[in-house]
Amino acid sequence: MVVPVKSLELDHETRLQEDDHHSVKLWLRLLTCSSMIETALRTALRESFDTTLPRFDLLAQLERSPDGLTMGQLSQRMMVSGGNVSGIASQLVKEGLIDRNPVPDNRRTFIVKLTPKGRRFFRKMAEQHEQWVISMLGQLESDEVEQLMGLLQRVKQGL
Amino acid sequence: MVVPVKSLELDHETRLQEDDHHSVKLWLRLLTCSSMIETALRTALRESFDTTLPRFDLLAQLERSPDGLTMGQLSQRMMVSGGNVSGIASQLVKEGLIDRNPVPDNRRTFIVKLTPKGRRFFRKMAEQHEQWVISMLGQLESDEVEQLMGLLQRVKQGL
DNA sequence: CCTAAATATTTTAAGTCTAAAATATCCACA
DNA sequence: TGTGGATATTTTAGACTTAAAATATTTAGG
Repeated sequence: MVVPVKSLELDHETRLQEDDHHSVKLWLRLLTCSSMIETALRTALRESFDTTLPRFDLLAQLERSPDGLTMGQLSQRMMVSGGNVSGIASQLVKEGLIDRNPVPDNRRTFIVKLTPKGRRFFRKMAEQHEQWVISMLGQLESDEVEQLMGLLQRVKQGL
Repeated sequence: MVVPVKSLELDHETRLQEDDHHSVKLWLRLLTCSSMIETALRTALRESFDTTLPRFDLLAQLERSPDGLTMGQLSQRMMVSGGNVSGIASQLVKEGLIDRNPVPDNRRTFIVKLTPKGRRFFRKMAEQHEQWVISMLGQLESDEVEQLMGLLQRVKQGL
């Protein structure tokens, strides 16, 4: 059985040759998919809401945690460095979308929460965001989604 | 084989809501997997070869194109902006790993190629790189890899 | 109590990335 | 032959990112 020709396809996988290991192929295809989706979402967020993906991501994490999160928890959940979260959070505080308050029983930590303004802003974006994701992934049948979720879970477990 | 939706659904909107949720979940799982792999590879490249992922990626694209690539082709294949490639290429030229030469019949374009030094350096890294990827994805059975490749291809086609 | 190690966060330096503007060149066509 | 639009690349400004250093606080052991 023959793989169809993909003569115009230009992405990470373009450089592959016969002898490359299947694992590398899989990694490059995974990377291509997530890069493409990420690029599309970044563009859409900028054009529709004049904001960025990391800002959206930070707000999204907070939306799911009404009691707020510490900087460290945010860093873990966003899977980026603490220093990075620090900078993004500072901007969002300045814009009035979140607040960052000290915790009485541990003066090293700060709890970050959405402000009402931040929550309103996020919810408006989230609705659109979901539509964008559906427009990119909604073509998959639900059993395909299920399979993919399972296989990616297997990948995740092995990491 | 695939039933095209919801003959048993009681409520259309409820079902849609669930489907929507699934697309976002799938996207987040995809992102988690590729972020984790990317982070691990970045760390390994830095520790073992004192280099970065974008530098490695640029060299990798050139390795498979012995005749070289234009800046524009590199930009497409690396899936990053032209300005970005410009900067990374400048560094690699300075380090003697690639060269960037004008083309006689079109003075706007440059052809970028690996130098012998660049090729040696890349090959040393590539061997390790493959092992790292295998250590992360090699736990999957070959039929799982095949399925995953197919499903990700479906994702890619829909983008 | 003291102090060293651990923890939580911010700051810093350097690299990466994008979008948009600036350059330079090519091409179509009148 | 000009000339305007398209193409290829670089530059620029600003945001993101990381690793590592710095700061501040807590915790554990002697």
